[in-house]
Amino acid sequence: MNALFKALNDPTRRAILERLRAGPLTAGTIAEQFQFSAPTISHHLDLLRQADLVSSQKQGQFVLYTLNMTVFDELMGWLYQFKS
Amino acid sequence: MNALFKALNDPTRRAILERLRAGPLTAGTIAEQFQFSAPTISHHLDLLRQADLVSSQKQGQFVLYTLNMTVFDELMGWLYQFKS
DNA sequence: GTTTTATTTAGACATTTGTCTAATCATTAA
DNA sequence: TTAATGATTAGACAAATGTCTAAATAAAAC
Repeated sequence: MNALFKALNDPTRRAILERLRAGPLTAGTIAEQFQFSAPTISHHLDLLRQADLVSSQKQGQFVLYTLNMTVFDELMGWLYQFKS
Repeated sequence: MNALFKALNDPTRRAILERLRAGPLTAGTIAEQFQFSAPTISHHLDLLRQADLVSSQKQGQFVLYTLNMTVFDELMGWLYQFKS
């Protein structure tokens, strides 16, 4: 839960998640879409992975990042307790 | 949106929100339930107010904090885009 | 009217965070 | 096998964050 809120507490990381809605992307493709350096984006992706918001698979020299929807359910559940 | 995620990115602040589910509480009553100083809790309450997660009304020398549910809807909406 | 009680404000300080450049690792291409 | 490409790791650094104590503000009680 801590890692989840931490990961979401950054506009760049939230933007990355939104980009991944359309489907998996490589680290490089993601980095292209922002004005930050590749290492910076790599670090953001790492935090998203720690929160289990994304998963990564190595494909040759590329690394493909995929959105993991199940964590959103967890968050929805936490939010839901406030709706009653 | 930024203020919202920022406010949620702290276990103490999330715990405060959960305490407020049962109903409004004064700053002092909230502070009693944590091992932090009153000024620290006051600061957390300030961040929650900035995120519009709580509202505050002065009642004599007390300040009553109330959970504001509407912001949770906003968050739910943001999350929902990932569910399709 | 002075003192106590509830809360916030101010300022200090250590830790965490987001960013960068330089260096490393791993895979593909010449 | 050497060079190029994609990505991460390491380390540095400024800015933001969470905490504290001391001081200020405001209302209540004596």
